[in-house]
Amino acid sequence: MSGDQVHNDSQIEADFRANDSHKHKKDKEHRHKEHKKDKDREKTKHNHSEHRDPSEKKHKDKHKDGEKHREKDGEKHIEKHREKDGDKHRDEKHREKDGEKHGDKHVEKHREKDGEKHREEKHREKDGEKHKDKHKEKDREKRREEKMKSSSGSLKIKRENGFASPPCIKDEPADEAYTISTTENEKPIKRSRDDDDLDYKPKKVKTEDVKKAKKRKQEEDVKPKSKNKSKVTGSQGDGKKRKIKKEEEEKWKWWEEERHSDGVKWKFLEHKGPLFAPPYEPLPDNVKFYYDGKQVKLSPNAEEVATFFAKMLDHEYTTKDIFRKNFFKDWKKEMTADERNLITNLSKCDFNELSQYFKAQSEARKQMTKEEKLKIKAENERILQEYGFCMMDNHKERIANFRIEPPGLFRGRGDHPKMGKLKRRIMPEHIIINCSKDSKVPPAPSGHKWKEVRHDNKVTWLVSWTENIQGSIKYIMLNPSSRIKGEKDWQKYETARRLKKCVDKIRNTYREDWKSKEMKARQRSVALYFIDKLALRAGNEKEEGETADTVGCCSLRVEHINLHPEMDGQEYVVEFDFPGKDSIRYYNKVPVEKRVFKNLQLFMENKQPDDDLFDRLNTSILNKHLQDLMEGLTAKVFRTYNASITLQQQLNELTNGDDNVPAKILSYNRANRAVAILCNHQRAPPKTFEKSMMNLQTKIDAKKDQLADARRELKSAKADAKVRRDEKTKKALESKKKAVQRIEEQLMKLEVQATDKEENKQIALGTSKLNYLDPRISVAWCKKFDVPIEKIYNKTQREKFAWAIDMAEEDFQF
DNA sequence: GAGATGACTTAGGATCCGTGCT
DNA sequence: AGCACGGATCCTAAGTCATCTC
Repeated sequence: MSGDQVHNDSQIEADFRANDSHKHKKDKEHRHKEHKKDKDREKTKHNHSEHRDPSEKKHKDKHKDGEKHREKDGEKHIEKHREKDGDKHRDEKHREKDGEKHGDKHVEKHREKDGEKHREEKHREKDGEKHKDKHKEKDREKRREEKMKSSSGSLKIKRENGFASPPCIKDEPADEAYTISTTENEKPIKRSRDDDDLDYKPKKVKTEDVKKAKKRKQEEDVKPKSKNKSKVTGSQGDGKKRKIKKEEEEKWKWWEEERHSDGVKWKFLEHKGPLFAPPYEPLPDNVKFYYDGKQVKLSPNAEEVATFFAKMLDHEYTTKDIFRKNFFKDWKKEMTADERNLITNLSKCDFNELSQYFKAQSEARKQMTKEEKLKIKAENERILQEYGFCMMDNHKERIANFRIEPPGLFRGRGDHPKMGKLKRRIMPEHIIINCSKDSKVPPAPSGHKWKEVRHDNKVTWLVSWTENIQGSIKYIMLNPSSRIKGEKDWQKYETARRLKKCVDKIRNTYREDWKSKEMKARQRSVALYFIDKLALRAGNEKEEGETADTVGCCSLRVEHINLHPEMDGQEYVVEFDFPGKDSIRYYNKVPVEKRVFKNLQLFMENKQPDDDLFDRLNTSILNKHLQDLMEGLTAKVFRTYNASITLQQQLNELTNGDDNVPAKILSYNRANRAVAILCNHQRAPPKTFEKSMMNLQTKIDAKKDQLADARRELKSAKADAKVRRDEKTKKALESKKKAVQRIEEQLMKLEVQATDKEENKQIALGTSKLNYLDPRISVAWCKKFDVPIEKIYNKTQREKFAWAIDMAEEDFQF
């Protein structure tokens, strides 16, 4: 850092301190403080490591252990580790083969650098999982992934993948590159729309972004769909017709049609309204509730709420104070005066008989005969046919959630202050119906009426109601395979692709802003750097006490990061540790550029742990800024962009065209995994994980034995063949050869499977696949490498991504 | 502008259900 | 036939972001 830089910095600091005009921020901080004073910090910290709290304690504890390990013994083990790992088998080889030459080496490097991995190792040792040795290689892989959840290891990977276009970020800025920087009105950055012709328009035109669409508006006024309209018209009653229509419907290529313009979401909408939860069925008389040892017959309302609690008795929720407190409070509201007088202590309530009863019921359900099950299935199908579809603009579309959420106890995630509260039963009188004027309005259940019927074609929902826990609105909307969702999805990826075009510019700009005189710009640029580099979420402000304490980028607090000028042989390391969405812990150690580091020090100066790190920034400011840089750009576009570009790059690096299909799929899963790690998509390890892993290993061992035998036989057959050269021996030799080959293949398959599984232990691939990865990348990859699309996308996914499957050619590049 | 509201996407856990094994 | 397993599906909470309201 040059002298003037330093100077610059200190000047700013001075400015900063002097300038105190940000009261609102201050207020915010203040609130925070107030609120949190009571919370002891220790606890808070603690919580982080327990992010997964709702579920198994064990898991949690393990996790913690792991964490400790990691932190404590960091690097040293690595070495050991590595030696130990030395032998890893085929999988490794595998990787070496295709990896080494392409990009895998850096991953490797990464790994080497990373101390933490062995944590996993230890962990496992501790747990006595011997089968592991066989799987060292896996361990290695695994640890690489696992750490993410638990820790630092991830960062490496993250960094790697995360920085989709690393080059520009890494080197020091060259200030002159971008003069734009500081001021609000910087035009330079603004990429003009001319560059967005990049939109991928496979078949038709379609792709415009919203704004463009707006321009175009009129035409659809005329009539949007056209093509298939004929078939779907009015009231095709008979089965045949319907069938035909259905098929056509399935094939409907909405992506080849014009879009509605300017906020209009549909022209015609007709549906059957929601399906309400079944009414409460009182308990049989022989199932009793006891209070303080004495049987009490509850009033129907009180009883219903009691059953909600009873059904959750085995869940950890019911042991939590907040949950119990909230539940009890709401339960009392449902009691009669007498009940309220009698029942004053939840701990004296005995729900066991109720709980047993429900268990028995579910058991009975499992024991049902085939016929009974079929009957139920048929009934469900009937309901689906009746309520599960709507008619939108001449097409029959599937509804995602046509069932109204049944009453129950609210299960918030993390330390949610409202967990245990009673979710009320939704009645028709709570429901707003949305449909078109010229449609048949669904009738309310007899004796009831809707709260409202409206005809708003600027929204996509069919039904809405206000939920009573947070007071938020819930909706019934269409399935992801519907036109209305698909278009939006497609558009999302197109926006991300537009970002690709100008991301370098934007990166240069924010790097420039790290030096700004304006505190606001500095904070904004550092935050944006995190969002880009680490794929953090924007981080809206949340109302305190209403939800679990979670944060995203803009709402990070001082307590969520630690600065290490030097750590593990790297300079300027930022250690993140905070609860993110769904209270999933984000833990990562990231080396950053010096300027970022210095800025962070500055932002943290004179602040308390619970003060906002970016006190002059919020998502609204950030997004406004982004909007100026690129039309349609918001913080979350960076997540989409970085996820997709990472997939694309990883696929390019990892795929070996000579591999067989399972190996290619492993490569795909690895690429997918890199994204999941980047986005911090975690899952609780399946309860049966260790066991099923063990089973797999047993199979592998058996296969190895088999292979050894086969090889022995082959050897002797060879010897035989040398001595006697007759046809028969020759043939025998051939068949032995083949057998060995076959077994080798089988073994390979098994091992690939094991590796994949191990690596996936606590990483959820589904979320990124469904929400962040441009499906055209996957489709193109499948086409290019002759992998059946079914291996990558299941039926539902294929429906959702039908547009991409139809339009992407093998040369598609994100 | 700040805060509230509304619409819509993203998310992990629970549950269902088909499949392959014993 | 019974069962375990794991992927698919369901469920709904928890985010993001634009817009409305004062």
